[in-house]
Amino acid sequence: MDVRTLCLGVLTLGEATGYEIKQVFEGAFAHFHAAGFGSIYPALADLAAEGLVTVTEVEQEGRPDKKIYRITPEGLTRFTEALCRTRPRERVRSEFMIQMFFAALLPPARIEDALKIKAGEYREILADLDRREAEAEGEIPPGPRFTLEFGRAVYGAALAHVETRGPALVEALAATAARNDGDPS
Amino acid sequence: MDVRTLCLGVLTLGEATGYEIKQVFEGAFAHFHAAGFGSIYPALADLAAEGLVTVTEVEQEGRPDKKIYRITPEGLTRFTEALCRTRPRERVRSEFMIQMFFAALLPPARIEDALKIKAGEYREILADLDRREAEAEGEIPPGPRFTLEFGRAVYGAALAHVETRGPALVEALAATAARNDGDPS
DNA sequence: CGTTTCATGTAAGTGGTTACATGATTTC
DNA sequence: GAAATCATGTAACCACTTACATGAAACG
Repeated sequence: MDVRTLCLGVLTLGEATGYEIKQVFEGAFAHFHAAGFGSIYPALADLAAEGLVTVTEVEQEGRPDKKIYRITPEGLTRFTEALCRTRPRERVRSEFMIQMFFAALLPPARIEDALKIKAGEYREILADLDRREAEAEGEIPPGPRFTLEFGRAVYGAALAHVETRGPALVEALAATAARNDGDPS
Repeated sequence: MDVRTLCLGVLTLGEATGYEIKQVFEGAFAHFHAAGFGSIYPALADLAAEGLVTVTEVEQEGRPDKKIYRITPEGLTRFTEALCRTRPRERVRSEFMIQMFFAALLPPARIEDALKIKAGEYREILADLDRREAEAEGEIPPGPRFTLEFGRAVYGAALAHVETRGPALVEALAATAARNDGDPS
C-alpha cells in the first residue's frame, strides 16, 4: 500500500495537516510503515486533485499557511476498498540481521557493540510504546490497540533474543578468531 | 544495503549462480531481505564489470549457459567495508498491521479471516525455520544461527500475539458493529 | 497434462529517499 | 547560542518491482 492511500487512511481518523500526518507515521505507524515529507506532501496534493480530500488553508503568522485536509465520502469509500483489496504482506529489510548473518567477517568487538546498541534501541521502542499506551489511558480503539500490543510482543521478543543469545554469538566469534590466530594452518 | 552489495555478501559463502543466489534470498535471508531476479541479474553484471566478482560460463544441454560467480579479494574487501560502514537500520512495511489498525472500517468476519490466514503463514514460516535447522544438523555457523533463531523468536511472538489477542479484537469489533446496528442514533 | 525446477536476462514503470529551499518561534 | 518545533514544498535520483521473453526436463 502506497503513502498516498495511507494518508487517506490517516485522514479517516480526523482532519489533519501534512505535518500532523507525518507525526502519525512517526508515532502509531512507526513500527509498520515509515514515510517522509517528500512522499506525504505530493500524495496530499494528488488526493486533493482527485477530490478524495478537501483542503482548507489557514493563514498563520511567521509560518507558511497551514493546510488542513479532510477526507471526502468518496475518499472514505476508496480507502475502505483499498484496505479490503490489499493482501496483507509483510516485508522486512534489516541491515542489523545482515550484519549478524555475516558477523564472522567483522571483529567480535564490533558485533558486541552492535548488539548493545540494538538492545538499547529496542528498549527505547518498547518504552515509547508503553508511554503511548499510558498517555492514552484506555482510549485506544481495538485496531490501534492490537497493533500497539503486537509491536510490544515482537520488539519484546527481539530484545530478549539479543540479550540472551547475543553473548553466545560474541563468544563463538571470539573463539573462532582466537583459533585462527593461534593455529594459522 | 542494496541488492548489489548483498549479492557480493552471498558470494563470500562460496561460488554461486544468479539462480542460486536467489535461493539464498528465499531461504536464509527470507525474513530480513527479499530480492527478485530483476535486481539480482543486473547486480551481478555490475559486480563483474567492476571486477568485484569473476564469471565462469558453463555450457548446458537444453538450458541457458550457467554463469558461476566467484568473489575476488577486492570484492571481499569491499563487502567487509560496506558491512562495517552500514548502520543497522530495520524497516518494516506491513499491510497486515495497516489492516489491523483500520480494522473498524472492515467487517469483523473479514478481520477474523485475515487473522486466521496470518496465523497460518506464521506457522509455515516457523516450520520452515525449524526444517532448515534440522536439515543442517549443527553445521550452522554462529552468525546465520543467530539470525535463524531471531526469526523464530520474533515470528513465535507474532503468532502468539495473533492467537491470543486476535479473538479479543474480533469480539470488540463485533460488539461495536452490533451497537451501531441496534442503536443507530 | 500441469506445475515446479533450472537458467538467463531486459525494459518500463513506480514509488520513495534525499537533499535542497525557507523561516519564525520556542525551548534548553 | 543551538536545537527542536511548526510548516510547506520541489526535484533529482535511485533502487526495486513487475511483466515480458524463452525453453527443456523432471515430477506428480
